[in-house]
Amino acid sequence: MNQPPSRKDVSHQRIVDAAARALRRSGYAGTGVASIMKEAGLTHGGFYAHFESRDALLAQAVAKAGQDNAAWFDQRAAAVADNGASALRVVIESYLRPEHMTGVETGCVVSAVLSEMPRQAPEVRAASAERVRRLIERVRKALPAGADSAQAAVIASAMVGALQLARGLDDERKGKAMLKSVRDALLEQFDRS
Amino acid sequence: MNQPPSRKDVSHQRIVDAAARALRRSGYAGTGVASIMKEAGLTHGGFYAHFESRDALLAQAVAKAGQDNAAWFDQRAAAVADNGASALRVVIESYLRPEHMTGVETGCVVSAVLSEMPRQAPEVRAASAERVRRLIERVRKALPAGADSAQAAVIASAMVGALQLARGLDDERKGKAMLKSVRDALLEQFDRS
DNA sequence: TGTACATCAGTGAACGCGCGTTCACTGATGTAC
DNA sequence: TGTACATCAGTGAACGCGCGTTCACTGATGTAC
Repeated sequence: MNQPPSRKDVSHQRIVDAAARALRRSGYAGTGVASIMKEAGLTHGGFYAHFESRDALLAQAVAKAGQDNAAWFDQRAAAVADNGASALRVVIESYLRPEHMTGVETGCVVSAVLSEMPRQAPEVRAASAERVRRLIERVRKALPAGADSAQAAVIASAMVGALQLARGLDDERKGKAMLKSVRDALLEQFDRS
Repeated sequence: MNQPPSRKDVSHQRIVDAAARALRRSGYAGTGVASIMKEAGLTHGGFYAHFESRDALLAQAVAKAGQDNAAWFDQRAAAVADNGASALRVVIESYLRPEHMTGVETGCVVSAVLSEMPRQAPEVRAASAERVRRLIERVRKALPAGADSAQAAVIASAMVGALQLARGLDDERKGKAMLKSVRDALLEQFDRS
């Protein structure tokens, strides 16, 4: 058990990684089999040796993108751990960074595809809903001890909404200004440390 | 001037109305020329007598959907005007109604297509960004006198984010519970009337 | 009021293209002795 | 260590289909006298 990855395993990972990026860049609807395979350095014919269907790939892609987001965040949280900032402050400041507004391709997958989620096939919806739950859960765990856990939903909503609205504004300067003001308001409201 | 609408004008309106609904139901990517024309009771060949391109229709559709949202809201606000509720309370309670979660097709167009906006052609982006601005503006106007107008961005973000996250949860019961708790938290936070 | 003609709105066939999916095949890797 | 064969991963052509767009045409509406 736990054998070294086969040649096929390596290709599989490359495909899923490419799809996890493409998904955030182009959305569910814009993520096509042929272009993903090309980005992974393969031809499209081999696709169905790796996945049952395009939807099966999309489900794996949203999961992978979410896991990458989580890993990135764990690393960042560890890096700033002894700055004296509260866990909640780290979450809010990380999420509402200006670079997160421009860096969709490596940013939070939920914010990148959220409005498309309800339109996906069941298996894709299920994998996507799981990322929504984990995002809220991450905020909940960052709340100060004794806080009303319903606040997690409010904070997560404000973060995801602000990031998307800022991107939707079609004016990078105003978008970043908006992000900043939402960040400051949330910090003042929920993190008086 | 202000002539009665010609036969063509009537068809044009029917097409835009159909597109405004389809856009919210299926997103930008899922809104096709042929299906819209069919929904409007026409054949697809006549489309380019009405619009320069599919993108031109999408731009008009997002504008129309937003205007319909605004008209609906004005009507509702007028209807509950003498209930003693603050303007902000009316906005928050209207937006985070449970029926808004299930009724995407007639609901807020921003929440229905927000994550797809950055991927659209310039003319579509521009028309979409305008709806984002107007949504925030509507919240701003509902703030109590003397309130920090930066709060409008926070509240709008939380409303749009909560509605989308609730829809993304893929569990109607939990989604509605989440909407409710965000609504109550926002009211407590921002509307102590 | 009636006829002749021009304008207009909409039809339906056709186009090139990219999509998801299938499949016969190839060449490389692994196994048996 | 070398040969013979089986398995495997990936190739590239092909499929049916729906897309956005174009266009020659039709039948209804409007205008002129």
